[in-house]
Amino acid sequence: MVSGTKRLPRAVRERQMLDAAVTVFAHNGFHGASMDDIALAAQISKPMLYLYLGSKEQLFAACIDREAVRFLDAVTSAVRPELPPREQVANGINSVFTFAAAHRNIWLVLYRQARLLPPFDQQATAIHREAVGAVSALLQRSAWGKHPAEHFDSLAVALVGAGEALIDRMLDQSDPDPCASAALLIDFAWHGLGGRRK
Amino acid sequence: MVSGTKRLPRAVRERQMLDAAVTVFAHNGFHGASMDDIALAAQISKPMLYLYLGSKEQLFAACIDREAVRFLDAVTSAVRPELPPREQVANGINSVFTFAAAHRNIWLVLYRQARLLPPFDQQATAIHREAVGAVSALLQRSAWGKHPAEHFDSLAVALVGAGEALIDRMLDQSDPDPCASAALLIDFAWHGLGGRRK
Amino acid sequence: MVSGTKRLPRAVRERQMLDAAVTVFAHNGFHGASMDDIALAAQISKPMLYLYLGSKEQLFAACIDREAVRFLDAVTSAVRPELPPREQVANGINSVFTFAAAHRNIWLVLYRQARLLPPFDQQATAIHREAVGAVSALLQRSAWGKHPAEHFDSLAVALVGAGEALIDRMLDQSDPDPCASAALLIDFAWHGLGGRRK
Amino acid sequence: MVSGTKRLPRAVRERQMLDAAVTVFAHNGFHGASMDDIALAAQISKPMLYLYLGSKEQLFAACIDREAVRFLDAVTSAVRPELPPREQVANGINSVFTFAAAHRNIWLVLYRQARLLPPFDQQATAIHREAVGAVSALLQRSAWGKHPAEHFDSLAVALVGAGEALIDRMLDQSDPDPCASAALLIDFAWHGLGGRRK
DNA sequence: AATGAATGAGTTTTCATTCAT
DNA sequence: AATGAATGAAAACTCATTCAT
Repeated sequence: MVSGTKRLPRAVRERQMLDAAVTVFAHNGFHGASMDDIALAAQISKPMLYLYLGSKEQLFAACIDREAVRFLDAVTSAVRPELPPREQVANGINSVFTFAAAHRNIWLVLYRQARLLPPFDQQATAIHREAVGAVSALLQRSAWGKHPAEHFDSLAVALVGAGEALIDRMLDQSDPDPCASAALLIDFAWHGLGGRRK
Repeated sequence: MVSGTKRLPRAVRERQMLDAAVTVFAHNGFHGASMDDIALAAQISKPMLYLYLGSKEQLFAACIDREAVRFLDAVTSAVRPELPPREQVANGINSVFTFAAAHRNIWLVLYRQARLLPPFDQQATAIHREAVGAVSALLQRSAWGKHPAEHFDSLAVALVGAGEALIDRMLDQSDPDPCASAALLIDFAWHGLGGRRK
Repeated sequence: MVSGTKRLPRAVRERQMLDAAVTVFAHNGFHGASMDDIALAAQISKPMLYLYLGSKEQLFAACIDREAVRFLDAVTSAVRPELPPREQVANGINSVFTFAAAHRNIWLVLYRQARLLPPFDQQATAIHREAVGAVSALLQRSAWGKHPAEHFDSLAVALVGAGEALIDRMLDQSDPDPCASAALLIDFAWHGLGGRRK
Repeated sequence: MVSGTKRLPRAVRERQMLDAAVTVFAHNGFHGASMDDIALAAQISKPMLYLYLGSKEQLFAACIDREAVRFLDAVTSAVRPELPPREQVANGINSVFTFAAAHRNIWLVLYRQARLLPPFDQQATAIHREAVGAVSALLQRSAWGKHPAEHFDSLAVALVGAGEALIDRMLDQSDPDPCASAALLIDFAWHGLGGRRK
């Protein structure tokens, strides 16, 4: 490689690496992905990976951090606090489904990889908890009946779990339809298994 | 091996090995668990593991097989088909929560490990699908409104996902209360986020 | 195995084991053959193999010893010392080809396995040398021209080598014809590449 | 590694590795040689062996490939096609004996190891067949009598076998004399056991 | 006489990681 | 800024061999 070596500013190289890492981690899982794979996908040499990101674990953590921000941004910007709580919930659900469909790899890394790997589950679970907490607060403010705050936490957990399951199924389909899936969850949330009375 | 040399019949040793493997896999994950770890936990030597179980992948598969049967038995025997559908759903939910609380490691292996590992996900997902299918059929027969069959599949996915999330949270607590968690899911299922009107 | 355990006299069992060992060694080679394979083929348990034959190396040595005797017997009995040297050579060649065709496994073990394995090559080479020596003596007595004894050793080596190569080729054929192969070697021996003048 | 840490270009290191591998394989055989042994002999670490050569089997195959080329080059360049067939045969025989004496390890790997190991025998036998075929063609063109082509194949097999046996014996001697051994084979080839009339 | 149960010691192989340039 | 060269450490797996019955 006599002259083809491109000297790029650090920020650009780092983005390259993280992009490649997310793709490879999403496809092969944390253990299935080797640093060689990632360096290859990022079109740089392994020492660069280490120089910039430190270690495989730190690299994975960096992926989580970067993508968690993207994810939370997407959701946060969709949920307009001036709207009534019910609409906020609906908007949030919609945005999550839309994000997962648009950024499959990120979703897989955040929710399928990170949540299970002992060094990272806390990091990932923290994000998850944040989401659940926000949902819980919304539910509480929407004031369907009187319950202790704890109750709304549980509901939020259940709602988020249902959402994750529906997203998983959606991502297995060849032509995901986030709106339809989200609508179903919203309906389920409002009315339970009985669904909307017509 | 100082003095505790015991010659046990194959069936007994095999059970020991599977017990140890489930425990170690539940704690460290498939990749994080080494055959040395498992052999140590089972109090036998590595060659015995290979002689009896074949390979690390076969060992993991054997764990899934054995525990899936236990799990499905527990649920199946709780759901009495002569009861009305709603009670069947309630009983099923209760039994799943009770099983997960009583057999934490099995739950972790079946639902947290196996579902994600490409060689095993099919095996684990098959069980999962079976469960979802059964729930879907029950929901359909309980005749809450008129919908296409497909709709009940989606509801079943959501319900099972909500259950899994609640179980995960339950298992993180120091003193899990399966009945309370199950009751919450049942209530959620019947009425949605609004819960039971009091 | 409650009653099917057959108690056989030592000599019989030992023959079983050696038969099985020769077969397995011929098929898989020394390193490719495991004691499990051999015990299985001999229909006895591994400890019996060790009790009777000592170790894998001793077992292989025992195979060589037994089959070398068979082989040398076959050749020796074919070479009648009262015949003229040329006929003795012809008879010897014929008997070797016939033996190799009739006892493929033995030939493979003696000439393809043993000759190469450092612990055994001496044992096998000793037999080989014995054969070469006998041939050399015959050639010398047949008095084609005057040469030092050493010269006849070389000729014997060459003749035996040619024979081995022809036997190898013969054994690769589906329908070996020892007589034809032997005739060719005899002709080659008498006349060189020119063959018999017609 | 105390201080002799040298960074060598890949081609050089690869040559080192193959050199070491040929030596170790020649001494211990394929199964008797461990990758540790070879790495030690090559003065590099095991991962380098795997990085550059892939696996033990690929390493062995690489040895065969490299040395087969050397061997065939040596013989091919010695056999001048413009000479009369008899001289070509003589030159070829001479060059083979000379090569074997000069490169004992290569000969041992090509002719004593590779020819017997089921994964490699085809590769080695292909070379062997090529040699036999060339000899056969030469013999046929040298017009010693009229015979079917098949007959010359057999003669070539016998001649090559005789050569191999003489080389084996030569290599066992402390002071190999390739010319003398080759001369003997040539004489044997021309005249058979009777040798040259004086 | 005979065997199921058991293992120590080794093998090949793979990775995350670093050095020297 | 960038990389080819290099490795320590550990993993999965196998096998000849022996013990306890």
